[in-house]
Amino acid sequence: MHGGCRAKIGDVAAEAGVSVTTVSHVISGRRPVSAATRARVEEVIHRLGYQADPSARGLRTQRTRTLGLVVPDLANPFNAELAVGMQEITLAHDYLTVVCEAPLGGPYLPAVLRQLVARRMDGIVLGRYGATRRDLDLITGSGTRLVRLGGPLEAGPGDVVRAAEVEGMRDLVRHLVKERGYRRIGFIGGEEGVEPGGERFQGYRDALAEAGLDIPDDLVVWTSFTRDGGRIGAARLLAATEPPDALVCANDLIAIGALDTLRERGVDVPGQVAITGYDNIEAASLVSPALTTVLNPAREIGRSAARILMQRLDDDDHGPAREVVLAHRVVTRESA
Amino acid sequence: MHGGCRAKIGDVAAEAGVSVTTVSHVISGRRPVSAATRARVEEVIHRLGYQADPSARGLRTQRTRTLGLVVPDLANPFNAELAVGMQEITLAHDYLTVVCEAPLGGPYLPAVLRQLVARRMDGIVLGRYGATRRDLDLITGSGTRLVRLGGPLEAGPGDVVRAAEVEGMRDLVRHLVKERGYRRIGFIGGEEGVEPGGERFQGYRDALAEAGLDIPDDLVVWTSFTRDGGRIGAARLLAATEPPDALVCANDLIAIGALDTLRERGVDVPGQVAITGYDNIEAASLVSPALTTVLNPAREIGRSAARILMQRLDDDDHGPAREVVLAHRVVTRESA
DNA sequence: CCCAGAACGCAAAACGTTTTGTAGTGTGCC
DNA sequence: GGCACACTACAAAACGTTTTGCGTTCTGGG
Repeated sequence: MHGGCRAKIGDVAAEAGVSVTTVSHVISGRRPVSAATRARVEEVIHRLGYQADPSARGLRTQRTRTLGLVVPDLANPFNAELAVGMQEITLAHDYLTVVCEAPLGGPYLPAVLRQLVARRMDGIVLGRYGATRRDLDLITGSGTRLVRLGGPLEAGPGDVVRAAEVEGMRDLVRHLVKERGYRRIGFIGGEEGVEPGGERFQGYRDALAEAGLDIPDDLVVWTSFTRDGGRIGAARLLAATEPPDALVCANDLIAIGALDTLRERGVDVPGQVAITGYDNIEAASLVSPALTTVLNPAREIGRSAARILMQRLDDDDHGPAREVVLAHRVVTRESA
Repeated sequence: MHGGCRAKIGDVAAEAGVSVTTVSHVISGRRPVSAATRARVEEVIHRLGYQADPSARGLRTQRTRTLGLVVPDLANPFNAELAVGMQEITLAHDYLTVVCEAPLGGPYLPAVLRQLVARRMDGIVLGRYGATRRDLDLITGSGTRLVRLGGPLEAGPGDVVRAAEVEGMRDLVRHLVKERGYRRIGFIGGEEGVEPGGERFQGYRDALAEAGLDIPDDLVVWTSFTRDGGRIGAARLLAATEPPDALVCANDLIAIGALDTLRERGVDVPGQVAITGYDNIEAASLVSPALTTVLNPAREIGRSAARILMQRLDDDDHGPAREVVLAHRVVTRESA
């Protein structure tokens, strides 16, 4: 059992008594081959365990059948899920996914992108970054396809795949109203005007409007997207003349901070006041009571991005940029 | 700014007024080139942004300069760190790392390995699996280099990089016994027979034996290396006729799960029952109480594995199998 | 001044595919 | 029975490198 014993297409052809062309056609299906010949060739391919050499194929076709994924932090489960989703789809279509971590804040991103472009990735999925126009052009400039995970479509080249923030929050608040029967629902936002706070607030308003509940001005506060922000926000809302029976927070950190305040004051969650977060960060399931929140459909985003890329590549599709928006999923735990 | 405008080695040669051979020699350094010529060629390479086409190079050299990493679960931060460590080293040496997830328990592993071998990886790092001999031969049979992350050296082909699991767990349990005075110490393992569960269990047994404590059969359970596994395992152990005063878990996820169960039942940690984990993943310091655990040098393991592989490849080294053992460190926090 | 040897650069082959133009073989219709 | 046409299979070129054998140009010593 020594190395270097890989069958070549010529070996297959010889063994099957046909030319290499025919073998290639059997594999690619680009020209018809008689059923008998096809069967014979396929049998030989299987018996010899033949697999085309990707370097040779790539050299000829100018395609590597490889997609790159660049994320700021692989230890973040959101990004890991992204990778798994992509891999799931690519492997099934005989593509490969290469995952690279390029930490935020540093010269890493351009270096990693250059590497991937040099490696002739067919397409690149760029994670949630504040990528500069220069970074993006580095990719598309060499003909590499691009999918961005967030940001407005018109902010740069390539397609966009993202989650539906407005709808996600709407569904969460709907859950509070319809399933759980809460009526006086407050909102703790992050810095006012910073996305995705605005979109999430809109989802909250939509759901209340839909349920015929009014939006109590004294139950909406804007603080910051941090645990401390949540502490302060919750304290402010509890001081309202008619206090809320549920607190919807713009993200999980805020919710965890709010939880701190309530625990400190001996308020029972969710008995007296319910709490919800957003993002489903790791800590959301670690705190007590575990946080009801909204999950970013990371795996599905990865799948979609891979599908878009492969479809554009296989169809040689250079049509206008597309945007895919995926539904969030409400994760019901103990806090609401 | 249209695609397909990548410089070829011929373009560089023409621009620099030399032959392609010379350019190649400048790049590889395989034959001396006069300083003047070298400087001129390098300038042109830089100016044109030339990067050799990996397919063409791979076809000629029969090397892809690509290493594969196969792990059972990318969402596990230990594995993510592994990947980051490999990437760190490989990128610096102009190698690429391809990370693949192949979940435990299913037909995934052979399929993923076949993919990677078909893609002509130069080397593969196989994460912590109960890989069969057949799986391993699938890799080495085609000349692909292998590094295993655990298991005895003689259990199969390839080199081994691992942390000192037995010693790590022994030191941790010693700490419980000697510093903290716990006597009835239970053990929650992952899937039985899957490493590094066995080694960790042995460290646990060694420490108990050394302290003259007996190993209570009814205080050892095997579940799975997940949070849910920990929840279930802890519930089982608490039901013992004489419950434990400490729970040693085979990894941090299990410990966090065990913590869930104890919190739910109002058991004070570490007052009534102490808990320990293993790996020191990010979450270990986020939970409350913060987890006493053992630091698994995941990133360093990834680095070592990549270094071994690249060294063997670059030196065409087929010498006897090597084993690299990396030191662990007990991290004392609140839970024990 | 000439020659040996070192230093350097070139042309051409090879790597394993895919793809295109073309030759060969049946088959059905007139 | 001959011809056109579809259907198949083949030979050869191309993809962009690396590498080897060889020719050329210097350099310094006799």
